[in-house]
Amino acid sequence: MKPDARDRLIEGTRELLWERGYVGTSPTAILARSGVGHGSMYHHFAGKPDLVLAAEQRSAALMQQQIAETFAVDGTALDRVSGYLRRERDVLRGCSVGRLTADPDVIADDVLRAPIRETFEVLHEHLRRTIAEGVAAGEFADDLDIDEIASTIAAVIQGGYALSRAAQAVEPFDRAVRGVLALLRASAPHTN
Amino acid sequence: MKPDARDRLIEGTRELLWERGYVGTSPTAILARSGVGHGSMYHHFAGKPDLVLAAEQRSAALMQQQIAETFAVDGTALDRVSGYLRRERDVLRGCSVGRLTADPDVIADDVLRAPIRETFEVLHEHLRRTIAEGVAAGEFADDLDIDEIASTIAAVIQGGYALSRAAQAVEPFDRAVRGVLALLRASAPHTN
DNA sequence: GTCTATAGCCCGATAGAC
DNA sequence: GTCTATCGGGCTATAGAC
Repeated sequence: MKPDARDRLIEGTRELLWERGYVGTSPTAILARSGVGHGSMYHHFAGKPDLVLAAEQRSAALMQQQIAETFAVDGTALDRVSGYLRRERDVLRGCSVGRLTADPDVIADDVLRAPIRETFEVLHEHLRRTIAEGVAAGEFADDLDIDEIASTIAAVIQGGYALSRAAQAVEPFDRAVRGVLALLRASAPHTN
Repeated sequence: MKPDARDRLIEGTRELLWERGYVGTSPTAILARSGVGHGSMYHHFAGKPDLVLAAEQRSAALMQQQIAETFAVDGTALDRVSGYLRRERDVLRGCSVGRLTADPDVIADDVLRAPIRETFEVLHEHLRRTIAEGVAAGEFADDLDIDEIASTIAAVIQGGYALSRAAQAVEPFDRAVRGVLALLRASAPHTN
């Protein structure tokens, strides 16, 4: 089944938002990328913000599904956190959702900001629950604040992208991930 | 001494880059913000990229100076890392340098990317040296990779901004910072 | 549903007067 | 050095034919 024009428009907008953000994404560029005509776009969507919202919602849904799958595996809590941190990523491309936090027009609008906020909330909840399980299992120190560690881990990913894009190399991202995992392991209750 | 037009142009561009990035910053907006005329701008600068580079270099220099000052204090290594992580920040505004990593036109151009890359290199060097001192003093575990921990700390800051902007609240940033500090403390060699 | 034509405005830059 | 006038092109959107 060939994707229809509406679907191609959302996909093209998703890609452009990911690369260039809201101000950097023009309807003209969206049309060129999705191979759809001008009239078609304004038939399916009220305008740029409406199309952008649809694209954001798809990116957010895909990301939340990917997060859920990453945490829905067997193993220790550290295995699952490590699996999330080390899962395959196009590091230099960055995060399709987190990218939008740089955009003032998106952040200033509660509707356009909602998919981003919700995606980070979903991630936080998965991390929170997993870390709580790790503490209960004696994997992590029980005096750690679960919400703090969850925020730290989420920040390492988002910030790792920034460091790697600045360097145009994946090493800073990989180092940041290995560093936080080493700290998590080292903080484990000592059994001696 | 009243700042001259050249200086006001750089300052206006700096502010707009910080808020809106490269594509979101137009010469017209720069003129309005800096109170300088059109002809004056093209007298002092060859064009938008030239002016943007000058603004980036100022932001980078200010940031590098601030970093140097933050680490040039007395105390333990953990004190200095903590001082850097907890120094006063306009969290919802984000990082004037890190912001630009989202911009494809900046990242794709080695000249426009250089000030960002160098600023993160300077920060990494300060963190690296401080953590090495902490390991030598027995504050941190000696099996930690110094470069990894330095990248983790830098990533927590940059990613913390993203989380906080998504939530439009400072709490995620503050939690991420407290979390990584807790992990650093917990990883310290146990003396019992 | 999709097309072409067109609108009004802003973009980044140049020209030339003063 | 700074000004105003102007350029060609891209932006977001609407109109109306098919």
